[in-house]
Amino acid sequence: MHCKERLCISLLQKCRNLKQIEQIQAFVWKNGFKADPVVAGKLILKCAVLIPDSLHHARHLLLHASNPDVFMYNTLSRGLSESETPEDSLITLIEMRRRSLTPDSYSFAFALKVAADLMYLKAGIQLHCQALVYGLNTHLFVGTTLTGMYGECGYLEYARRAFEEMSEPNIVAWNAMLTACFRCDDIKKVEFVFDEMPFRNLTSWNVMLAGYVKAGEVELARKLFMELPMKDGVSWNTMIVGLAQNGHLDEAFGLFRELRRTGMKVNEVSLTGVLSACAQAGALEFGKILHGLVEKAGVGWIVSINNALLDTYARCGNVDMARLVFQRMPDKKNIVTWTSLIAGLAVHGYGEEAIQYFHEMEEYGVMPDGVLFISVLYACSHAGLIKEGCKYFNKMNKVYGIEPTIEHYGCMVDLYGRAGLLQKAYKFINEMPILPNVVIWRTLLGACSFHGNVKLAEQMKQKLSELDPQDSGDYILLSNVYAAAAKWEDVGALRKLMSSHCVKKTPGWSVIEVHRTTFTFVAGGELDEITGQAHEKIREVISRLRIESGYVPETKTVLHDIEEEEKENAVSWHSEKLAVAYGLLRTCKGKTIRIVKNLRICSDCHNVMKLISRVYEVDIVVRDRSRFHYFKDGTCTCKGYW
DNA sequence: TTAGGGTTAG
Repeated sequence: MHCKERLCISLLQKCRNLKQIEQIQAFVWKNGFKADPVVAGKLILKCAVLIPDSLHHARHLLLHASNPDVFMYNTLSRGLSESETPEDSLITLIEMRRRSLTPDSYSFAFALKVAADLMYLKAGIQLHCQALVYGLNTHLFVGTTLTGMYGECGYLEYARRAFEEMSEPNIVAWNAMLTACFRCDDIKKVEFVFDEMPFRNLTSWNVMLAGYVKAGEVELARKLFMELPMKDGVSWNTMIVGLAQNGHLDEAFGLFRELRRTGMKVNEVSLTGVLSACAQAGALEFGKILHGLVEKAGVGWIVSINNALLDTYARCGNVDMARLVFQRMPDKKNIVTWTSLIAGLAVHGYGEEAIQYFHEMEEYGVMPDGVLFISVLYACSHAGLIKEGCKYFNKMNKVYGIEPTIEHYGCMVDLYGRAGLLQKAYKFINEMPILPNVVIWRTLLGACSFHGNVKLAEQMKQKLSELDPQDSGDYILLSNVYAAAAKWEDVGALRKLMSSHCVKKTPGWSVIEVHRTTFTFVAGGELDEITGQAHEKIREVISRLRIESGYVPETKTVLHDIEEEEKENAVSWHSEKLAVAYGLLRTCKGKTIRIVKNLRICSDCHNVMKLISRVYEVDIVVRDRSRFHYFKDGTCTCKGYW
């Protein structure tokens, strides 16, 4: 090779931006060796893969190259596959044919990766057929990518066939097959392939672990994790994320701490996993610590991390910080970012702001999806924006072509129901093109309960009894309707029915975070030391409220704690009362008490929270199953609307 | 001179 060419290559290896590339290119052309495929290929490689925002230049170069080879096309294809328009990568194969070039295994592998990422099954099948023509489907590299592509698209049988076309699959191919089973949510097949494998490495074990986690088999995952011959960061992350996803929050926190103790590097995956646990638990203080760790680990620029932080702040009741994360994050906001923000604002009752952001998102150029519209409709229903709700419900289908699912219909029923348009909601259900499920009926029952419509509530309960006779919440809602209408005989009859049907009450729990540690209280749970302290305190609080604010406990919702009543236990309290009492005991004056509850807060507890906020001069934030309640100086932001 | 398999957010 000519020494000038060698100089070019060495210079290219060092250059970092488009301008430097252009300078070298000018040098190359001036010296008359632009036709040399090696030098030109290097140029394209640099432009297309290593220098950001210079793909157009790479395309231009290739278009004008007098003697392009397969390598050059492959390089461009790879660059495109990692760009913002990965589908362009598929065109390079057509372009190669036009230039009478024969694609090689790399050409297919890059294109197949794109088909897998975008889940373009049709394109994937076409590529498979073409690979067959060239006899490349048996190639390990191509066969493995084919297996992965079919798995990604959810076609396990095709994946198996592509896998079997390889005569001697290696460990990477076997792992691709295993992953295909995992992607297709078939844990039995994951186990089967795992047993069938002639050799395994840590990746195989990690896929198996992820399989158990995804199938909700926490016990099996835990056992496998303990028995792993060796563990790497992925094993740890899989387990942390798995625990968080399956609701084992305290254990997820514990494992994260253990990971840090091992000295292994915490990365964006472990952090998003543990942040998700934080969001579920409503543990704001721990969330703040994690935010610090995010900065320390240098992963604050990653989109998924920002999304997780945004979601955590919103779900822990700190909307201001959620907004701040959104404003500060790099300009790569995706659909998850916008959904988290809109949903976060919606649960706090900021419906109008949520909708403003929806419009901003449309301008920003992100395509909405079904999940996003659930947040938008939720924002409308929780802020009483009926007209807007209807508008967006129509828009999602007419403008964006998204078919409404049962969740969207549920939001609409909620929208009408909350606003007291009960007949309209009922009519809407009857006109739905899909079969209503228990959630739909329950939503309307809740609205009937809130607006005191006995007749419709009875009808709803009837429907629910046919579909889900064991749900205690439905009995309680109907009972509340009867109680509000002073139909005490019906209340009594319902109570008998409940015990004769052996209806189990969903145990209510509340979590409070005190000095960065979470404490869980369960109504009628074990009487340990902490619960004992909470009991003692709540008795004192209630008597103070009776004296200072004339508090009288509500008897309307008498069925709420039927189990405790049956136990004839005089000291029975809802978990949120215990949590707030414990908060009063342990929280410094002036600090907000934050509670997360798994069920909806009852109206007596709601009243008690209001009174405590005034008498004890403390702000209380309660996240219940439905929304956030901010208690301050005797009032709540939900304005009695929940 | 390009490479294929594992964990993450609504």
